[in-house]
Amino acid sequence: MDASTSKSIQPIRAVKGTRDLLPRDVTLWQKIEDEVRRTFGAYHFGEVRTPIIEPTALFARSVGEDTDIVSKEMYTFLDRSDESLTLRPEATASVVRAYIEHSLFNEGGVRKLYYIGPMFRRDRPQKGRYRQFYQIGAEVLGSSHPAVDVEVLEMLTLFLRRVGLRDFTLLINSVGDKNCRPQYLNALREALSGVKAQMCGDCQRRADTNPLRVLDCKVPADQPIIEALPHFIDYLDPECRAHFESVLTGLCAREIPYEIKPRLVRGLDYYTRTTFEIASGVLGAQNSILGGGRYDGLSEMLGGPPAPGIGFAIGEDRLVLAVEAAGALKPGHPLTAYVAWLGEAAGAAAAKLTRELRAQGITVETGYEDAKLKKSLGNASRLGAGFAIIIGEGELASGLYQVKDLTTGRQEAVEPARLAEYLTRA
RNA sequence: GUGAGCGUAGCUCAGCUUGGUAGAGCGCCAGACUGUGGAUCUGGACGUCGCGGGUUCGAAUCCCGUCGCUCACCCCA
Repeated sequence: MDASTSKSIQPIRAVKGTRDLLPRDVTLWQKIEDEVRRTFGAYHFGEVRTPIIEPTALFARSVGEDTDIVSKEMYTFLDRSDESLTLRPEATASVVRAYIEHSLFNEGGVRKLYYIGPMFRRDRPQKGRYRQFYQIGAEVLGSSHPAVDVEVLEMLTLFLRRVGLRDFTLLINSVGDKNCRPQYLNALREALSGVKAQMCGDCQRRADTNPLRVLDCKVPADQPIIEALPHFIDYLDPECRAHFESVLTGLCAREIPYEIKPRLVRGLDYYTRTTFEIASGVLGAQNSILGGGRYDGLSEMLGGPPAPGIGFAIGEDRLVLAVEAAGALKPGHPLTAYVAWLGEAAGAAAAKLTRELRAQGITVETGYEDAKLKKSLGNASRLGAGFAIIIGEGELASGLYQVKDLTTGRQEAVEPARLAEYLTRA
């Protein structure tokens, strides 16, 4: 307790919906991100880092003016030069903007890009939902071939298994394209006009504003009505249908389990054809850990050349919750060794040893002041050290340091020159 | 934006119904044990009881307001 803490000044707290990730949390985040780099890298995706602030128009044009994200959840402000800027609520628009801005389409072939970073939406916070949240996403631009969809989903399922998730279901659907979607929407509106009066208040509103969202309603009483509404896959034009079937065939060939969910819809306007989602049961109401899909017209919407694309975004905060619940990815000893010393002469030797071990990349801690051995070993134990190295008068005289394995309790004398090897073998 | 629950020690919480000197466990510090941790025992430090106002001789407890957190709706990652 800091006795100097002022009682009269109110401490400043983190902004609502934002949070501090402390070292004990971050170790897990880093392991997940290491796995992203390993797995996505193996599929030849390159990392991009785009700005967190973007022109507001970028999201209005891509995500859609009438979506909840754009109409009521963005952090938008006027810059000092009266330019409207927005803290990015998602990153696909930024990646496509960068793809166009740097003419990456001129380099031939498809471009595979991924990103990890914070996004901002002014929702009401709850479990798995924050105003500053993190997404891990990947995009493939430059091909509309269904094999791309399949490869993306293959990479995704491999990644999830590698971070320890086992029980998850890939939900997949097709939402058609600009040719067949209007016909489906007409059919849906027509069907809704006859039944919406019997539905919940939210559905009556959605039936007019965004009929696709009616399909996502969770009110039990509405389910029989929703079951009877037309399915998008029955309205796909021949090209979209062939694409969808090809994707499903590819998934089967790779033994990737999936479930067709005709009612799967996405909240962003740019999606076309393949859409998908993976949910986890441990997350509470916000159970979707990732979502994504194809967005073949997006580049043109942003003033670029035709560049069909597909991508996904994983909610990293939610993934961390799911990985924790799965109990995988246990970190090892964050601290390899603690150097315990007795007396000033040993202190000098300890400082030298500590410096040398650290220079070799071994994580080592030591005490700043002379302390009883009991206290030093207690510190070592509390800090989770794998080993304690004991240096006192006897060790200085013999030239051999006592090394105690704190897991087994076994102890032996080791030459200082051999210590680095001794600590890192295993 | 709407609703509900909860704010008491560093952490997890009890105490509130029926107002009467702020508690427990864990953690932390020290000692028992003057060079051997995790166990045990003993002792110790740390609290504007979220904040403001009201009722009362007296409020953690009752009332009003307010802020914060959490969960849910909504929406989405």
